[in-house]
Amino acid sequence: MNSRSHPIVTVDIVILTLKNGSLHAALAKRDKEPYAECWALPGGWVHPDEDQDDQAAATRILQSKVGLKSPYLEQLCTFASRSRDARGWSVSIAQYALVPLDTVGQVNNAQLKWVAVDEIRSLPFDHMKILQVAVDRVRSKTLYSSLPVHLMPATFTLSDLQKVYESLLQSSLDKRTFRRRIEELDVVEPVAGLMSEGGAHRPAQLFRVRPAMSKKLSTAESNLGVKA
Amino acid sequence: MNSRSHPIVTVDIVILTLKNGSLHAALAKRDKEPYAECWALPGGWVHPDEDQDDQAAATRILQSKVGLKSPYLEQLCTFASRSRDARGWSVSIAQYALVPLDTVGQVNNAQLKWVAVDEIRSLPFDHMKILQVAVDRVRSKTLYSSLPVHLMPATFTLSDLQKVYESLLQSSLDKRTFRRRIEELDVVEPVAGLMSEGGAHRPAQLFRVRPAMSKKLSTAESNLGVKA
DNA sequence: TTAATAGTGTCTGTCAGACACTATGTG
DNA sequence: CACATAGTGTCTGACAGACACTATTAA
Repeated sequence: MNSRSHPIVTVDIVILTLKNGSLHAALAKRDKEPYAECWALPGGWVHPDEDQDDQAAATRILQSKVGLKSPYLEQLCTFASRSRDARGWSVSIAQYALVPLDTVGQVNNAQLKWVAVDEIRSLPFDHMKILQVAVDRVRSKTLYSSLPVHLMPATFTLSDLQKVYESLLQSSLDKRTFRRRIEELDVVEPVAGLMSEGGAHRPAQLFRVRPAMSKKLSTAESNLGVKA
Repeated sequence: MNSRSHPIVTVDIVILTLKNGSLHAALAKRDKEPYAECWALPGGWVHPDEDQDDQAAATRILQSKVGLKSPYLEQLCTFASRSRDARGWSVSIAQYALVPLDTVGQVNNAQLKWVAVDEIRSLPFDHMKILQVAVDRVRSKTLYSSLPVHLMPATFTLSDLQKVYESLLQSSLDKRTFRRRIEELDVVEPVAGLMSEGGAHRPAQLFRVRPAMSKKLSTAESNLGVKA
C-alpha cells in the first residue's frame, strides 16, 4: 500500500462576513506550491496526528491561519477528484464559517484579505466552485432560517438584523413580516438596555442570540417577508 | 511523506427503495476485515487509478457490488475522523441512491439484502449514523421537492406517487393539494395510455418523469398537502 | 416643534387544506 | 345497477405582504 493509493485529504474553508452591506470572503496568500503567492481559500491538509475529525482540522486552520476562534462552522460539501489538484487525486472537505461583523477588524494581516464575493473573479484549484456553493447555500438558508444571526455582533437591534438579511437576499423585506418570523424562530432574546448613539430617533431594543442557539440553527416553514 | 499522513478514503452508499410501503436500505455482506461477514452499507475504497471523482467511485461500487446502473445518486455528507475506523484516520464520502420499486427484484443475491430502515438496529463503523442522516435527508426533501419520483417505476399514476409520498412522510396527504403541487413542480408528464388491471374502477392516467428531470430535482416554495 | 427610526394594529388577497361532487371503469 | 377509484370545483380559515399609525428619542 503506497501513498499513491491514498488520496490527499484537505480542508478548505469559506469564511464569510458582511462588510459595508455586502458579503465578503476571506482569502489567504498561499505560501507553498502550487499557486504559491496566490490568493486562495484558507485551507490545509488534515493532520491525522493532531486532528480528531474534519471539523477539528477546520478549527485548527481557522485558529492558526486566520486567528479566529470558534465561529459558526458547518460542513458544506466534499470535492473529490483526480483533476482538481495537479499533485494527484485529492479530497477537499469544504466547510463554511460565518464571522460576526465586529470580529473582522481584529483579523487582518499581510497573509489575509477580505474581498467582496461578487468581485472575486478567479481562484486556484476549484475554489471558485467551492465559494459559489457556499454563497448559494448561505443565501438559500437565509430564506427560511436563522443562519444570519451568526453574522451579528454580540448585541444588535432587529433593524440591524433585517439589514443583514436584506443584504444577503439582495431584496427589501417587510418590517412587520420580518419581525413576525424572527419571533417565531425564537433564536434571539431581548437584552436589558437600549441603543441610542445613532442620533435623533427613538432608541431600539437590543437583542442577542439565545445562548443555546449559538451553534444551532432554527428553520421556519415558510418565507420571510420578501416583497413582491 | 508516508502513507500514515494520508487518511484512508472510502465511499459508502445508502441505497434506498420502497418495499411494501416502507423504506428499505440495501445492506451488503462484508468480505474483508474488519467486520468480515457482517452486514454493512455497500461501500469501498476510492480507486485513484480508476475513478475520476467520488461520484464515479460510487457508480463503480453500485455497479460491481450491487449490480445497479445509474440510479439517482447524490452526495450526502462526509464522515471523517480518527476514530470511525480502527485502521486509522479515515474519510467516508457518503452518498445516497434512490432505486425504483421494480428494480429491486432484479437485485438480489447472497451478498445483498434489503432491510426496512426502521428495523435496522446496528451497523458496523458509523454506518448507523450515515443511514440516519440519509433517511432524514430523504424524508425532509420529500416535504418540498420532487425527490421521491426517483423511487417510481417507468410509469405510474398520481395515486401511486401520492402513496409513495405518504409512506415517506408517514402521514396522509390531501389529494387536491398533492396534485396541485406535483403539477407546479412540473417534473412528471402524462403518457398516452391508461391503467386498468387494478379492477372495478375508473382507469388512471399514467405519468413518467420528464426526461430532462431524471437526474435533477425540483423544489417547491411551500409544503405539500400535509393534513393537520 | 421637526426629524428620524422603533415598534404595533389591522386590512386584504392568496392559497393550503378540506371535502363534496362528477367521471369512468368493472362486474 | 352498485362499487371503487380517478379527477375536479369550490369554500374557508389562516397568514404573508402591505401599509398606516403610534411611540420615543435628539436637536
